[in-house]
Amino acid sequence: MRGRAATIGSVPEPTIYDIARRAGVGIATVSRVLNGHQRVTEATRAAVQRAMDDLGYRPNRAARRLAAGGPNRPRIAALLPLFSTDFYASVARPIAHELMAADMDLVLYDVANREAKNRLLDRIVDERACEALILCSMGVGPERQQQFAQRHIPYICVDYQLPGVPSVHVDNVAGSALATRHLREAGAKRIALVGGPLTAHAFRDREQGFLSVAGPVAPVLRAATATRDAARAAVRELLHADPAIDGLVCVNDQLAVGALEELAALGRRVPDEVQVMGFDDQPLMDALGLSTIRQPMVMFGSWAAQAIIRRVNQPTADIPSAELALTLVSRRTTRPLGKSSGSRRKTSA
Amino acid sequence: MRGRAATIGSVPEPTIYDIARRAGVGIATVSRVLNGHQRVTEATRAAVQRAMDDLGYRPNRAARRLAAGGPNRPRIAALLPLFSTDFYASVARPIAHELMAADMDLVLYDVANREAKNRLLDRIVDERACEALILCSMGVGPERQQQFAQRHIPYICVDYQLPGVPSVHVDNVAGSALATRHLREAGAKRIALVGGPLTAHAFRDREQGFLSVAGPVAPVLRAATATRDAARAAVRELLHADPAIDGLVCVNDQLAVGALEELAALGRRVPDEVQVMGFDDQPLMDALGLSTIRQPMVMFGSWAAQAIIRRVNQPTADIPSAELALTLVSRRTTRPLGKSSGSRRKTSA
DNA sequence: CTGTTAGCGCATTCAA
DNA sequence: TTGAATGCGCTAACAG
Repeated sequence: MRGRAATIGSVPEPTIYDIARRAGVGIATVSRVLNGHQRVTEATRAAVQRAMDDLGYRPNRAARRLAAGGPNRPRIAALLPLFSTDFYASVARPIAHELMAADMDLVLYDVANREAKNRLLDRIVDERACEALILCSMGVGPERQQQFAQRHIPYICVDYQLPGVPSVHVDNVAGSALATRHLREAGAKRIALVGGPLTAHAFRDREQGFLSVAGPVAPVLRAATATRDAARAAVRELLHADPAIDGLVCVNDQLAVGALEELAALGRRVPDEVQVMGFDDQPLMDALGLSTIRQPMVMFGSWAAQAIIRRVNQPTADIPSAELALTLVSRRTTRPLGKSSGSRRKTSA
Repeated sequence: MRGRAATIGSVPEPTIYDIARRAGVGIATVSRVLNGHQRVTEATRAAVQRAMDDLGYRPNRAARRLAAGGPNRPRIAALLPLFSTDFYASVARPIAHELMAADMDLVLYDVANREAKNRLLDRIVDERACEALILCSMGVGPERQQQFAQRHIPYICVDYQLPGVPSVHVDNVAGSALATRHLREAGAKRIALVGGPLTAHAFRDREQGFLSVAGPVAPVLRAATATRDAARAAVRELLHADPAIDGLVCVNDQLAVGALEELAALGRRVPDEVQVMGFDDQPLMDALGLSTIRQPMVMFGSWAAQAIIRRVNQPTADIPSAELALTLVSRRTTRPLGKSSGSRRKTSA
């Protein structure tokens, strides 16, 4: 049952009819002052203005647009943990640019957790707030998918695989395995994982990739949150429990930075005593000299933009999912390999 | 009888009337399939669906919302060079959070330059796309202000002073002077400025602040863009022209990072041979050990959110502008002061 | 300068 | 299950 859902029990929002009545004028006049037309006497103008102030009038945007006959530009909503890591800013940028070029509106929603995601999606669906959806690093359950289908809302996933849903993603398992192998090849004997909350699918995969090469009993400690401080605590605990650890695989760059800080505080030299690998290659990691696994962030965004554009323009089109390549970037937190192999290689995944 | 959209010249967008006619059903039925109601025969449902596909039908969002009577949530547009520097992500975050808590919609627009800004503002004003505006690090001319006033669109400025417009800002001149003075006190004899494009008001002010303490003939070189590469080029040129330079004031952190890179490439040790100051204290600068001037990014965002909320809820309210304090953060790119003074001080501005 | 009127495109009764 | 009719709140002719 819908209706005036927003104003349950409370006073209905005033309309121009209310304003007109209160100011003793016609609705057209109200509309005129609302739009700043010049042909209005200052007196009546003031009267209308007062009426609006008194009643706390706020124009209804939907009605204005409908009446004015403005363009019905497609609106794309993108849900992502925008403020959690620079990674997301990097994928959001190409999305924003390409969508703007395609004359579509992009609305960025920062989603910090599953609960926030569901609240937001409920609202978006209920209010038909967008024509299409980009889900970044997150999935949706079957009931939600059904809801989207029923409402004819096309959607795609970025950095997340969902069966039957067009998506761009990487092989996190392989990437993490690559990182671990690199550490081993660089001479690390005892390698530990600085993991993250398993609510993040990527973290889970990377943990698995790590275990696949470091062995099932390799030390693993999951930071409580994907923050530098949590990483510091994890590393401290890890090294306290096993001082022989000489290699750290971190499930993302942010954690790696925290690890580096803690290592410095502990007086462990990097990479001589302990080597560190990150994951993402987010901005500034080169300046920090962090060895890491580079994610194709710009391509993520580009792909998402192109896919959603096609999806909106021809709803029946089939969009094949894509798996992008991960790149190993070796910098100063790992020892150079003895061999003559270059400093960058790609997964053959 | 309802008719065609008022689009002049181009083909009018099909409406449910067109769909209904083509599918040989009533508009109510079209509406039903559109909203996924269950009480529709699969046959008619398919017919409608086909008609929609054939005509490339796209529902009009404004009409849906108007008819459905959904909430008329205030929409706040924020214009900022979101993707130029991490600085902006840091101010956007509190804005997003507080506006969401206030049940307002935030639409983030990335604006790269003046032209993009004006295009966007034209559209926003023309389409009445928002109830209020947050302008970040940018101003607007008198004609634009008049336009806003006429349309009753409240707006505020962040990181920018505009006479008569509520704003939060800092004293960039004083901040830069502080940075320069710090370098001098730390022993730098010959200090140069790595400036940025003067299209950015903040850069201009910081340049002025630098000159006010370094003297009017101190070396100044403006990077072509506020990027690390441009900074590298500038620093190279600066040191080539005057190898005696032992202090670099950069107008923002990003440039400082570039400067640091170039210094490393040049084999100049920091801070022993050359000391460097940044500006912003954007994320990760602590990890890099950059000495810098910290901007109150979170407070910028908070202030903006609170101000715009008040402005929307009571349009006649007076919002006083605020000047926030800048903090000097001394880290590893400057030499510790001989005295016992702490590592952080505030401007007394 | 101002009021009256007629839609904008859609969701939703209410009959059929 | 479906169609005809009504109105959402506002803008824009068109009269006065």
